[in-house]
Amino acid sequence: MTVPPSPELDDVAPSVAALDTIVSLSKRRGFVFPSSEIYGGINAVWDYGPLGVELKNNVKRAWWRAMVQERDDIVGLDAGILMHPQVWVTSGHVGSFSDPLVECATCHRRYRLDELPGAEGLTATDLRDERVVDRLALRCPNDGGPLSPPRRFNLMFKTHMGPLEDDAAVVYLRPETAQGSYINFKNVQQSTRKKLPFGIAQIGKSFRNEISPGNFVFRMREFEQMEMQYFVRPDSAAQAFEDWLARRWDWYTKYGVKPQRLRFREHAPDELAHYATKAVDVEYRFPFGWKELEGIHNRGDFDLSRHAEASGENLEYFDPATEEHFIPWIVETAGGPDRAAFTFLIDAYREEEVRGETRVSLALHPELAPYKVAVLPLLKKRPEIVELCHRIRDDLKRDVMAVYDDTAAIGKLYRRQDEIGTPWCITVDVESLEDGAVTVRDRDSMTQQRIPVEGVKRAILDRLEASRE
RNA sequence: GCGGAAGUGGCUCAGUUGGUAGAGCAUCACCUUGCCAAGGUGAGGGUCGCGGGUUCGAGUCCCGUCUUCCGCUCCA
Repeated sequence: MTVPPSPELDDVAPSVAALDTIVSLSKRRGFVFPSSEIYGGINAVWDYGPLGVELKNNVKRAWWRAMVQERDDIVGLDAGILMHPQVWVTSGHVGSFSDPLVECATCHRRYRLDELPGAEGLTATDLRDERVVDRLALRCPNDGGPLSPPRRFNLMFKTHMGPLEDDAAVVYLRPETAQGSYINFKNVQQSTRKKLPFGIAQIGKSFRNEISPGNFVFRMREFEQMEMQYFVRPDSAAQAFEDWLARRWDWYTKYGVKPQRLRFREHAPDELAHYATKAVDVEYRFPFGWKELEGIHNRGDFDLSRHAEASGENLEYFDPATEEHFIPWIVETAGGPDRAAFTFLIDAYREEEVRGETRVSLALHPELAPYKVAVLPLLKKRPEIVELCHRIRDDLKRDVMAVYDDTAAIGKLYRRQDEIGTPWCITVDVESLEDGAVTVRDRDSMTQQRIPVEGVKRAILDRLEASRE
């Protein structure tokens, strides 16, 4: 496996103080707000503000570009959040996403009831029985303490389809987008006439009733996923797995994640999810520890076989080259724009000391920055200057997010843009009215260049293009 | 879900032994300056997470509740 050396822990960790600053900056400048704040807030839901939605959209666009736009072998899909409830029975989510858990009253450790010594082979009815713990005289394996009655932690949100709220009408909010790709495998393959290997990419909301959400937007109950299912011949799954590991690593570093804050971590056999035969996490060194950014999974033929069996539909692929029929294997990359945006934000974070004060700026990759360019007047008293600014901004707005600001002195105007990661500022001054040129200031190199007004948009677009290389 | 800490204007906080809220930054207006923030004057904005209780009177005490943060469990 192409595993770059994983560095020792804490010399590379962003600081917790930086995280606090990012959270308050997010609120202050409009990246992320706590949801339903005027009603006291709601746990584990965050709203993206005007800048945050731009950032997240840019993250999703960058992913889509790398996955779909620039590749011939991957196509997009946008399946429904609601699906036939049988999908989740077949996928195994109804079973393993609703574990009967018991908790020790003294040490507060939690266990799956059916995995406790003395509780093997319990029926579904037993597992729901309030008194099963007493009946079998079960105790905590750790310290022998008394155990609570079993409670079910169903990680899937339920709702009802149609006007009647009876059991027959129960549907789930999807806990992952992947199943939407599997149940559409035939539709996509036939309509696009793709041959193996090919992939289906999807971006969309998923919902999980997490036991312990938190850490800002790291773990939310409503979140977005960017998942790609790559369908391959069984004998090439291992190689595809390696390839995708490397590609996903490169994607994160390309957009500003420091390599020394990334590592691969392979799941031990006993921690593999029910569907996976092999799983490697791309982990990021968050201020609160190494955490999963993205999971690469070899799902084998688990999903398509199960869906074929449960639905009665033939989901085999016919390989014209070898004239074989078989169920493709799936290599999945499962990441999320919320976590990715969060990570890019952390790694873009810069601090500098000026006159004893700490000021913060965001060195976001130009493609991710909410605004690509700000147009600023050096002198707002002259109406011709303001007019020219508006004209330049309006022209830029047809292609990129551009903003005009004149409510402070020039130094402060630059500062505001640095704080939200705007890569370029265009300044119009008195000379501009005479020589028809404006100053373009580059945030990263802190260089300035004089460019004729008619060429300024081209210059910005060229720089944006260059940043993608 | 359990244990611990916290919840005051947009942000960061102060608020003495309970007497009906302050600061800095930010924002807005005007003036000043005019290429890398915070010069001047002025203004707006909070009833102190929410609900209840004790009290003549509570941000300040009590109860409940919600939310956040830190430790045990799960994953994008």
